[in-house]
Amino acid sequence: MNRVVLVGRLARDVELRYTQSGTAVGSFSIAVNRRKKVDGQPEADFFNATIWQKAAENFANFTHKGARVAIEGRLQTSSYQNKEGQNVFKTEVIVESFDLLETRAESESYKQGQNSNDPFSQPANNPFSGGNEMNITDDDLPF
Amino acid sequence: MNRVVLVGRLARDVELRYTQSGTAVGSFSIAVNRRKKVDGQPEADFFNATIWQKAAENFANFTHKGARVAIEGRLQTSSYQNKEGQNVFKTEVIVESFDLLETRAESESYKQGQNSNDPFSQPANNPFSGGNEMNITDDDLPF
Amino acid sequence: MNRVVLVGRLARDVELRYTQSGTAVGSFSIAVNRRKKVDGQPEADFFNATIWQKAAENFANFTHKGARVAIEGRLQTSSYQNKEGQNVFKTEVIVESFDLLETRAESESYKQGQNSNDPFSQPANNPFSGGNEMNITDDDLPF
Amino acid sequence: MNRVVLVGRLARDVELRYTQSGTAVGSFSIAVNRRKKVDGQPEADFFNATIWQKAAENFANFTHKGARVAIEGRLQTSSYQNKEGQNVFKTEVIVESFDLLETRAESESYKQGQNSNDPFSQPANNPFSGGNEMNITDDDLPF
DNA sequence: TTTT
DNA sequence: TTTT
Repeated sequence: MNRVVLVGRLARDVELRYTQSGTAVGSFSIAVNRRKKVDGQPEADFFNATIWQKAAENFANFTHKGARVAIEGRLQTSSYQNKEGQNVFKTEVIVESFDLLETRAESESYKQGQNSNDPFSQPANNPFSGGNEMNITDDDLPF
Repeated sequence: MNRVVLVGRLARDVELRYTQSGTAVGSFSIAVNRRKKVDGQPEADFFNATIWQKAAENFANFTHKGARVAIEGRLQTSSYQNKEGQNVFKTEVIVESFDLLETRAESESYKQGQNSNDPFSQPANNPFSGGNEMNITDDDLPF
Repeated sequence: MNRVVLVGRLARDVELRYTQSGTAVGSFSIAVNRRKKVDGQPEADFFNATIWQKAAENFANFTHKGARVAIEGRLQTSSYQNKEGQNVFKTEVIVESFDLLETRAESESYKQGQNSNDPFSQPANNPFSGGNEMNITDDDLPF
Repeated sequence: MNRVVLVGRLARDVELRYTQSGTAVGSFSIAVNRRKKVDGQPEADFFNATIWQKAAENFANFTHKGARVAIEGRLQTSSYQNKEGQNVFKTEVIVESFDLLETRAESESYKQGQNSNDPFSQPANNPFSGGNEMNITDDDLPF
């Protein structure tokens, strides 16, 4: 049993790449605010996450830096060699389903900010907004 | 181990009551959208939830029907006799922490709708907005 | 977002049935102990759960009343008419993955108790023991 | 919202230390088996976890390398400088409640192995066994 | 290396 | 209607 649920905001846009065999992989970082301290300024934890396949493309398309999302999946550790040849361990979330938590109004105002010289831009027709989940069938994931 | 996380919208305003000993109890219903069917209209599950103590008062104050929230807690079953004298079982979520997922803009526009004949109404100074969690210490809960 | 994780013991054996179209459906009840009260006797909550397809058959085969399991899935509500014609609401867990938490020793001693007049009975070769998860691809579930 | 649930086995004994102000801190590593590959050998992810206060002492006392446990809590990141002066990021689980999943038989046989030359050793009277949860009130945690 |  |  290995389950994680996070609700937060994207610390940057999703980075979408493709494996040699053509599988989509999205990488992103999510900022999750800690419980507010009475005295203190808001603090956040930042977590790395990976999303695969069609879901990766959907997530990348309907999301942006700063957008609020809920993600669900499992924790995974891996190690790699850094440039100094040392073993570095990393922990990340493998996303299995997500929820976009932006209202249409928010997304549109974001798009206008991004794209303000195009008065004809239309809001994306986002099938995942409104709290509907997008699910990943991960039996055919490459790991 | 008994853990539940739900993200959805309040199906109605929180009902706030007090026990004989003065403990606050909030009752509410949360609508959680199911994963969207390709062909179908959005469908939701509705769950009953209970929140206790100071958190109940905060939750009731900074929330309203339709507001998007994330809640976390544990499942609990109980049974009672209905008017026909039959045993009825119910399952509910005992909320241990929550996250308000409304932007300030949304809350304000909601308040204006509610209260449109008061041009001087001020937006509530909501310490739980922005994704900061409110936590309940449940060692002293009455159950 | 709709996620539940429970660790407990089966309150009874899994009831395995098949839909008209041949899909396996398992129904069971899981007892989850509440946090121990300093003064009190152990108390439990009992939850109904449903598991589908091949996973239902595996779960039914490698599990028994009293066996400790971890289950993970989502909450679902539905309503039906009882014999008196009243609407009854029920909440259950739709299981998406599980973990068997019995050691081999426990399962074997259970089987011996069940089957004590068969000196040749062999322990089942259980691919899900040892904390390995069985996952359900639920895109093709009938709901 | 930041929630993690893991079920696995302790990769080593809990390391119990005390802060300058006398607060107990337990550090441990938990091995969580991945979903079994049809063809493959069992593989696990290893996660670092921290537990605080009285719960840390209880956890350390009633647990041992190899013991099966369920833990629940939140993810936390931090960074520190390594000897080479580089920033290293780490992710760990801050445990908020746990469940011991060893049967009494297992714990006793473990103790006998550890302590086989003491014929008078008694099984620990473990208030957390049997799936009863130990909870941490974390409002007074030092972070 | 970070979000509102 | 319930498990150890």
